[in-house]
Order: sequence, then C-alpha cells, then structure tokens
Amino acid sequence: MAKKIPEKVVSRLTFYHSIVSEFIEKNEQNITSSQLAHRLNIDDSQVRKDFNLLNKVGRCRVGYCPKDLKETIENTLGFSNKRNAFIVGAGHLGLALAKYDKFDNYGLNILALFDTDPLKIDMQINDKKIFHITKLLDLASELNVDIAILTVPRQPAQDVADFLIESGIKYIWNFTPCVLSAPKYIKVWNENLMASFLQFACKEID
Amino acid sequence: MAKKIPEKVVSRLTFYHSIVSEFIEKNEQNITSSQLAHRLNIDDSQVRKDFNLLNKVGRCRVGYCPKDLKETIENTLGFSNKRNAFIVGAGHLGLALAKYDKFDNYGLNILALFDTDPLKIDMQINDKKIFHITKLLDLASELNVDIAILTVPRQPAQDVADFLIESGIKYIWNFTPCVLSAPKYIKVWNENLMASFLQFACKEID
DNA sequence: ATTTAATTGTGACAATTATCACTATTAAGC
DNA sequence: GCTTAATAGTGATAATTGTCACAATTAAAT
Repeated sequence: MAKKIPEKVVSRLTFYHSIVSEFIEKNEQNITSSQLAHRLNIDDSQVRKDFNLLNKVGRCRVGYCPKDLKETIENTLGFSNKRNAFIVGAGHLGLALAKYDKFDNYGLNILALFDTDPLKIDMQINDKKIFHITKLLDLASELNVDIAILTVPRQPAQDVADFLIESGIKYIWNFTPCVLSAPKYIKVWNENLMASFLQFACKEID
Repeated sequence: MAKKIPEKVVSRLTFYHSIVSEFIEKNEQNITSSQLAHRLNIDDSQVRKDFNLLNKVGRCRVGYCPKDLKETIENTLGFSNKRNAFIVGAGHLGLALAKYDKFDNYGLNILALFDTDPLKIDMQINDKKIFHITKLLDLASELNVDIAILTVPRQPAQDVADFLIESGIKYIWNFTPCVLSAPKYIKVWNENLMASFLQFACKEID
C-alpha cells in the first residue's frame, strides 16, 4: 500500500463505501462531502481530508464522482487481496457471520465452519460446510487458511484458541468475551461489543 | 460521572475488567500493570495512566488489588445504570446478542426481541420473548424502552429504522450493514464489523 | 460577461492518545 | 539494616486525529 491509512480513516472509508454504493444504485452522478458528512454526523472537512489521502479530487460546486470514489476506496482497502478464513463455533453468532455477505465483498473469504456438535456437522450455511473441529488442522494446511474467526462460547474459548494455534492459525479474530492468551507471534484481534456499546452509552445516552 | 473517560480508555477498561475478573477467580491477590499490558499487547505505562484516571493507586513492587480494581471499573463504566433495550430482528445475530450474557452484567437489559416471522413469534430466548414487530410501539412505551438493537437484514433496515423512530426509539445500535438515515435527535451507533476487520487486516495481515 | 453561492482544498491549530524516560517507592534477599 | 530489583507514578514529548477558517474554484443565475 502506497500511503498508510490511519485507523480511523479506514473505518470511515467503509461507511463512505456504503453510502457511495447507495448513490450509485440511485444513479446519482455526484456526491458532496457535506452529504457524506451529514449522513455520518461528522465534519465535512474531514471527509475531504480523507479523500485527499486517497488522492481523490472533487470538483468545486459539484462534488465527487461516486463510481470513481467507490473504486478507489475498494482499492485502498484492498478488497481485491482475497484472504481465506474459517469460522470456529457454529452457534448463532458463527452462523450470522457465515451469512454476512459483506465479508465476501470486502475480500474475506469464509471457506468453512467448525463445531463439535454432531447435529451441526455436515450442515451447509451459504455454501459453507460445517466440519467437526478435528478436521481443522488438515483443512487449514490443505486450503492454506491462517485466519480464524472465533465464535465459541466463553468457557472453551481459551482451549479452542490454543488448539487453533497448534493447528497453524496465525490470526484470530476473537468474538468471545475473553481476552485470549497467545504467544506474541499470533495476532489476536478482540472484537469488543461491550466496549462498543459503552462508548456509545458514555457519549450519547444520559 | 466525575471525570470524562476518553473513548479509548473505555475500551481498554472493559478488557482490564475481563482480565481482572479472571485473576479474582484464580484468587490472585495482586495484578501488575505489566501483566495487564502484556495480555493486551500494549505499553505498561498506558495501563498505569488509565488507572490514574480512575484515581486508583497501586503499590510499588506489588501491583493493584484485583477486587478493588474491578469494582472501580464497574462504577466508572456505569454498570449500575441499568438501561432497557429491545432487539429488533430475531435472526442469528439477534439471537446471538440475546444470549450474550455480558450485556446484563454491563447494565444493558434486553427485555424482548421483535421479528415478523410467524414461526419465531412467542419463542423464548434466555427468558426473552419474541414479539411481532407490531407490538413494539405499545411495549416500548409500556416498558419505557428507548434503545433498539437493530439486527434485521440489509434490505428492510432503513424501513424498520424509520418505524422504530416513529415508535419512540431514541437510540439505535445498528448492526446492519447500512448507514441509516435518521433525524439529528436520534442517536445511531453503527457497529461496523467490516471496518473492524479491515483495521485488523491493514495493521496485522501482510 | 458578471455576479453569486456552493463547494473543494488546505494550513493552522486544538484535542486526544500513546510512548518514553526517568524518579520514587518498597518488598525481598542478604 | 543495607542492597537490590521490581514496580508504580509522572512529566515531557511524539504521534495521531479532528476542527476551524478561509482562499480558490466554478456552475448557475442574471
């Protein structure tokens, strides 16, 4: 990637992407920084600064070209770098994520799910099969997968994580409410719904 | 709240809370800033700065008292300010969130779920009943609920959001992949899984 | 053609957040 | 008791992020 895109900008880019896609569907020819800013409740100059980072130029009194913007955002965020991943834990959350169509669009390819519940094994979700977790090691090396999305319950979380690491998984996107212990060379990303809510609550709810 | 806690600190506090709870379960009498820092892959001085914000003092060569810390974090994050909420959309994601036990602990009380699918109506999830969405308006005013967790599919998302707003909902925690349009006085919090992943991907995955 | 008003682009600044380096404290070992 | 080493506390500084104000541009109106 040419320029490093700051974390917050990455987050906003995905929002811009959604909104811009809407505009394209509605066949709009232009979109202005203040339209975007208004939808996201942010400052319009920030939108323009963000686009500057992408070397996008708009036209005064007109705005930006949605198609062009969309493409640039996709390239910047690397939607084209396909990455393969497994979902580990086929409970409601795992299934929800397996059905989440945005992952594909954004370059994250869910290849299969894993669970231990015999009733779930061999089920299909969105063309993705659920395997018994004992199959994970072989499939990971066969399919060259090193990203796991961990959606098991709290209790087995650490044990399953340890197993994933033994199986060659290098990146864990952790949806469990545990802070996993892992060696330094394993990258863990904690999805933290409570933190997210509390930030919302602190900021907005009196 | 006495002092304003910065957003990032709120996020870390929830992680500290998890880890500290573990320590308490293991009956540890002390926890050091570097133990916490190590688990979260951050700088230990940051942990200490965070605790300073809470007016917590540790003991040199010993660390902090887990029980004391836990209590302080809970008070700071306002776990005791109970807030009532509805989940709107009883798909996998809605059900996953309904079962997510941490919400209760952190002061977010899910009172009921809503859907339109006749097969789901009247089912119970974790003592929470699923109602037809037409019941929402009455129940919201009856139970004094103004927070909705929106977990419907992409397509109906905006329409459902409009309906929620008409029904008196003031805060929407939006799990759909849409950027909702809403009047300024409605607070929308977009949960953005893709942004979260992309931040992870940009930072950690080469 | 001229004027007007909307919009971008951007420098200056402000606020927030993280890191570093160092001091002070004190439990533990001798 | 004295020394050592681990740990907290903290000021200085750096990096990141957001806001504001305003000049430059230009489409649209006249």
